Amino acid sequence: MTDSTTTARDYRETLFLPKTDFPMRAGLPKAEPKWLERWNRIDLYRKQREAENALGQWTLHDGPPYANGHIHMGTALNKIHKDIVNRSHQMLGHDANYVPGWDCHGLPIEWKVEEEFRSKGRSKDDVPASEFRARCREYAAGWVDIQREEFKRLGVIGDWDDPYLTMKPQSEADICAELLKIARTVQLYRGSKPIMWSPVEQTALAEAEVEYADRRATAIYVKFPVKAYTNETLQLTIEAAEKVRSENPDGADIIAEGLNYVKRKHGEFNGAYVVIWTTTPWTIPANRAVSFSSKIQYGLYEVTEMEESDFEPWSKPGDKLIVADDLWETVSKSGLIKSANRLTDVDPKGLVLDHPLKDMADANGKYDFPVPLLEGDHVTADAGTGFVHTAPSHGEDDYIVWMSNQKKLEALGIDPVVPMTLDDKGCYTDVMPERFQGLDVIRTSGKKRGQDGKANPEVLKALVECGNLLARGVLTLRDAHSWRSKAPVIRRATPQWFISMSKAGLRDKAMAAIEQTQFWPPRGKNRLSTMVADRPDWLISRQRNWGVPITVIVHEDGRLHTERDDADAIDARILAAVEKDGVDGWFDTPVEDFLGGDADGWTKVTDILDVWFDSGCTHAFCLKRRDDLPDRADLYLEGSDQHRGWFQSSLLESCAVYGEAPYKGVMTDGFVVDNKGLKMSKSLGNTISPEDISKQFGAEIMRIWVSSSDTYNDLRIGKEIIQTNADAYRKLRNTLRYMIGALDGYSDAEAVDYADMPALEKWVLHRLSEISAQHEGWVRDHDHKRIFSTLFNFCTVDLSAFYFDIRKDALYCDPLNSTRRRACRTVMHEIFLRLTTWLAPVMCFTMEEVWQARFPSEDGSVHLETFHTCPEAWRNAEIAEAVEGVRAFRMEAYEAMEAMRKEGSLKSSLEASVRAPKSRLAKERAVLGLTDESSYEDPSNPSDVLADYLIVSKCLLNIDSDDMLVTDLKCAEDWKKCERSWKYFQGEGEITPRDAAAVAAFDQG
RNA sequence: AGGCCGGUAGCUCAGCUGGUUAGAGCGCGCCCCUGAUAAGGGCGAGGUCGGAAGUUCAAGUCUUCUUCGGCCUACCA
Repeated sequence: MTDSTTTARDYRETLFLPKTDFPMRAGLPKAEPKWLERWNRIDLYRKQREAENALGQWTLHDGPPYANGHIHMGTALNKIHKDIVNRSHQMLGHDANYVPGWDCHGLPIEWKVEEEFRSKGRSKDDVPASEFRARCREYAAGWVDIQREEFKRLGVIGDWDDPYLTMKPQSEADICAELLKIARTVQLYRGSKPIMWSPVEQTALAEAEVEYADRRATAIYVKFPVKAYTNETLQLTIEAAEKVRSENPDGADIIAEGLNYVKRKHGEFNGAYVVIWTTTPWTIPANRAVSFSSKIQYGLYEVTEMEESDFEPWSKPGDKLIVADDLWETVSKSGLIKSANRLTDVDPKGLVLDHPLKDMADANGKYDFPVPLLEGDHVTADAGTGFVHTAPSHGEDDYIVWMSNQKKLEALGIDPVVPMTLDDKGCYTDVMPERFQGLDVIRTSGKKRGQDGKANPEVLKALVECGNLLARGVLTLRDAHSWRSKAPVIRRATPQWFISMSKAGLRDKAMAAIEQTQFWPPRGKNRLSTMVADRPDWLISRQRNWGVPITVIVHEDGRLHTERDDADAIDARILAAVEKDGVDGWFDTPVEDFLGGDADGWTKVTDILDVWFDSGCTHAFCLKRRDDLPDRADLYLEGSDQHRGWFQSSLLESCAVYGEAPYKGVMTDGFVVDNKGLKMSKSLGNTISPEDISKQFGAEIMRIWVSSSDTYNDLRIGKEIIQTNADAYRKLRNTLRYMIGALDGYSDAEAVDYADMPALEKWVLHRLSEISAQHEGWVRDHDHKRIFSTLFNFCTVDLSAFYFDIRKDALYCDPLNSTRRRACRTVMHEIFLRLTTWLAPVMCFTMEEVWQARFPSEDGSVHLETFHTCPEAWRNAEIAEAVEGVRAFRMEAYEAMEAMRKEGSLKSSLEASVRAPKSRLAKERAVLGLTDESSYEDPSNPSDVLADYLIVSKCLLNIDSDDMLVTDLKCAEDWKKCERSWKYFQGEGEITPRDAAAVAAFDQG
């Protein structure tokens, strides 16, 4: 007992201040790994699987990153985003089992490994294929391990001990099995097509495997002589056409028109040339046609005068050239033609030309075929001559034009077969005249790798010999290059395997499946369906080593083993071999073993599958294979580039085999760009690595960045943005820390019933229930940005600046067991339960730290909680409205108080006495049960007065005017500052009656 | 070149079917507190909605054009 009359007591010790060891500063970079260790120790992933999970499975199926290189911001974003989505559904009550995976086959790894061997002095041809593949496997496994650790560091939870890999033998076997299922349908076929081919790597490339870069090219103008019909050939042509006409009534008109045209015009065009322009001279020997457009106006020009020049020009006065009128000027300039007369309009329809190399030395009649003019949509008058030299074996458009004009070709007696003019190395084959055979188009080795080979000069030379080169020049153009070797890519006809989009209605099935799928954002549906609607048949074969083989056995006569009666048994043997030894099981097993006899004329296909086919099968070898996953996923979530990639390959593969999409929903992320919105690149020096952020700020900051960003569009990141998120983190951390301190020693025993709570507490519970109601909807709609900003605003605006600020007085100064104080703690506990669980999917580390601070345990985790729902009774719109009314009133008062602070009179808000019109807050006070007294009716069990809401010492509604008046109680007579609560009061003693009651209770213990 | 998408205060985001002085938080400035203290509170200044034209009584919100940025695709004969 102290003598209170003589010495002033230090009341600080009688206060109930927040008490906690919870550090204000997080030290995330060091703390996070410790939480990861804990989760690993308690096997959190397993515990989540074994939890009640009343709502059943909800599955996000992981899209496999490529097992090569460190993760970057894009992969970090994607994995964190998936993790937030997964954790949210887990806490909703689902079993959200996340099985991560990797894409392990493919060219980039193969290339790295080739380089590796090369650096050891072993060329690719010296290394046995199985050794090579074994090294690829090792290489991929190495990166899987590295990336696994990098992903785990981000806080991503999943089955890291048993992820799926496209290169596991079981996966490889399942991929083969999928292919064999397709091979049993008409959907798999062999075709020949000009495809992107890299002579340097000697492989076909998918669109995704090329990049566009500048290339210096030799551009030439070539003259194609209009065929001078002899009476004899004309007669033969007419007879052939008449025959076709009688057999094909449909095309009769066209043929008749063409014939008439030829008859009428060939005299006029005698000695004339159709001029084409090309930047790939080496394709001239493969020329089979010239394309034109009926939308372009062509004219016949007769050269009258040539420019002076140092060398003998390739044209001379009297030459007659046919060119698009819009392009004549450029053409004539390039050809050093000074002037010319335009003789007449030309409709190229029906013209037939001679090959420009027909008369070269050693042609040996190989170019004696007629070169027809074919109409093509791809022809424009933007560049060149308005005519497009067409080599069906070396261009997509060329091929299409060629194939769609089969009847016309037949009519002209032309062999429609697409010639295979180049071999794997990009050298002319023996279908070419002898002088060209073996010449390379692109140098495939040495210092000049990627530059022009011997083909171009020889073609030029031959054209000059024939007098059919009009002009030549050099220009720079953007053209396809291999993404690995950076060498130019050519288009070359080769035999390939395709999956047909139409033969079994794959396109229709896929389009229907897209209709059944939900997309976030909705525009994804449009994007995917446009792509599927337009795409050509799926080219799935690659002439490489590191991949899943096309496990098909073909007969010389063209049959596939799947057509044999014993196909089931053969398939079983193939799959067993691959299951046992991986892809080597296919390559190393003799064909007889698979066929079980009758192997004559049968050979194994040695092509491998496009890696997109591999990853398109993840649903088969992961979802359908694993017992703990459903057959179809609820969600696929990848970068928006995967509309062209995994979303599509998965869709097509699944539709081809199962007739439905492997997913119910598809969500896309935007791309990570720098703070100015530009894409990150090494050359711009604006890259940021996830590792750097983890080390400097913590993965948690990256997670907050993800959840506060608009992931449907591009996400910016930069120093300032990271700092903003770090600030947000600190704010949240402190809010939680305050609650931990305020709840020190709290137990359910002190909880106050809802009915007995002050209105302010009921308001908080109302707010919780309001947020809670929206929260579940936002989780199901993956609207994490909204969740985060709502919770953040709730913390700063509602809690920190309002509720906590008001309740500090009650918390610190009210008698320990008074209702108001206990009600506040009860409510804080409810806030804590919800806030921590709502934030846990994003701030997985800190919410665990916060949770353990309040509920320490050896093996517990906030991540085993579900979201806490709110009783319906907490909804109280009336109180909500009343509190908002008081809040608005409070802001007015603060405005007035601020003016006094500026004058220098008022300091702390507790020094203020506020007086306002008596008409104000009538309804609010009634609803909230507030008096405008400045003292409590029952000091030992205080209930709110209006002044408490304003954190002032007095608030009286007694003025007749509209003014709001603030006076400074420091200067008021009779008023003194309570030594304990720092409130100003009138009356006896050095502390207010409420504080006296609290101290008395405190002293009693 | 084509397709799709985006450009709202310094930053991150809200702004539904067009309709009062365009909102929030952060940051910033000034101030208060010193019993959440490498914390907490208050007040305030910042956008005319990338630009232009148009439709309308009325546009950030519709149309067209344009510019910048992103993803994808094609072409480059």
